[in-house]
Amino acid sequence: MVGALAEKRIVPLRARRDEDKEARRRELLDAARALFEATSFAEVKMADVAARTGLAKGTVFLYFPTKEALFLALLDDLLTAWFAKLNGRLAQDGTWTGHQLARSVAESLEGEETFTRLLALAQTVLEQNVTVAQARAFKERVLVAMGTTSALLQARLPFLTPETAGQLIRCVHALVTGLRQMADIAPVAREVLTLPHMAPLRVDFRAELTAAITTLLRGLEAR
Amino acid sequence: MVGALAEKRIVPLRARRDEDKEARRRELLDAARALFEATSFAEVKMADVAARTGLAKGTVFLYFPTKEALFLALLDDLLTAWFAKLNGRLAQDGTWTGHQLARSVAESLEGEETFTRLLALAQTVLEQNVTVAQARAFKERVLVAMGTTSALLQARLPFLTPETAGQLIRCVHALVTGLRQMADIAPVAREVLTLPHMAPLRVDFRAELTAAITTLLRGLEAR
DNA sequence: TGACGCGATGACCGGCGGTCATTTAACTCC
DNA sequence: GGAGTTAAATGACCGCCGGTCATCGCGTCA
Repeated sequence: MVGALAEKRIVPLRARRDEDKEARRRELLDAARALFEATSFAEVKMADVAARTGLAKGTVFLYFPTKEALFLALLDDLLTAWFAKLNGRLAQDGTWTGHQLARSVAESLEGEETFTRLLALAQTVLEQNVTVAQARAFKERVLVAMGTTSALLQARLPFLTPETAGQLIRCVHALVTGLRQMADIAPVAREVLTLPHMAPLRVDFRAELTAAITTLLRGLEAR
Repeated sequence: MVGALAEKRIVPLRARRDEDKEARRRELLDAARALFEATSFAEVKMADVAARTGLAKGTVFLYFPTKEALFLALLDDLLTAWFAKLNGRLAQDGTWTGHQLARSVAESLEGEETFTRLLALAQTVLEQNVTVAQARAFKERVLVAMGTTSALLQARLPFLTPETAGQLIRCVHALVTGLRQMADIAPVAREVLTLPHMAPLRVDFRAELTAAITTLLRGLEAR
């Protein structure tokens, strides 16, 4: 049994070097991600994460003290990656229209469903059973990324002030969280929403987000 | 033991009449609400809900098939009450400015923290472990209330069309959900956010919501 | 007052997050 | 290359909690 798995194994069975530990950590995060993408936070079992990497359940807890810590770490990675993508888009020269910006933000979230789903869980679930240190490290990273984004936004849209840029970012965060929850629904709810007369409750994440940000920016500009 | 509790008991020990059953159901919802207000969904144990009403744990499950069903029923009540309040406010004559409306919505949510906290859990948690029938009943009620609100909004703000009114409502829903999660944080996160430099991440629910809706409406009007 | 229906009970179950004594892979030193 | 050392991995085990159900006994009515 060890033999069969050992062949597929990239990381040595015992990760002793820091480099191998880091690789093992990544394996676990990848497994958690894949399982989460197929189901939901509640449905992902720590034992499944372990099984997917060919490790024992106890081993997962050597790398992450709690289930929430594992997923918060995953969110941390995804958030960093997404901010990098967004800030890359915003780093171009010139000024934009509000609608251009809204589309750019919405497009940058394309294919980031995992990220937005986890983001929606951040405050309600993930920050519940986690050390202060980890929660702080996460928020610290958010803060830095937000600062960069705020500066870039002000460069792209001249009518933004530091205050309105901050308001805009928080607002977009709230919209992403809220709209993701409305759009990404449980199987039970999906069945209900399929009914024709339920149309007003159905939400197209991307379209709705673009429209909302566009409207918000028009409102800020018209002030 | 039965004696001591029996004195306080309003509903007879055995609820045989429909009226008594309904009263017992209310007792359970009230208990769940009180416990949720003091802690969080995860921290409320079904055994606690039972204990608070002086009943056995098994009894709770005679009234609600799952924990999620109990809380979705609670949300159902709170949502109905809040829509009634909002629609009452909107039922006045005359046209309003966008900011007046925004303030009115935000004010109607004053003291409704329990409602908004539960609303934020609706799609992620509450609709997970619930029968299709209950999920449908809930959404059906949302639909009706939303229809009324949409009509009233269009009467108050002439620049709204049926489409933009619908968009606005969904957007406000997303904002309420998202902002509530950002503002109503876990103890761990609260400790982190107390740090001075974390100020940009702190959210004042009411202020932020009012500002966002005002801006949105200005954007819709300027179109 | 006896009997019966049904609401209440709480011991019990299964599953999951999390722990820890033990095992053993991997590295070191001679 | 073999003996010794370190610490990563293991998996049986624990406690807790949502949920079940055989049993009990209250309230009702003949």
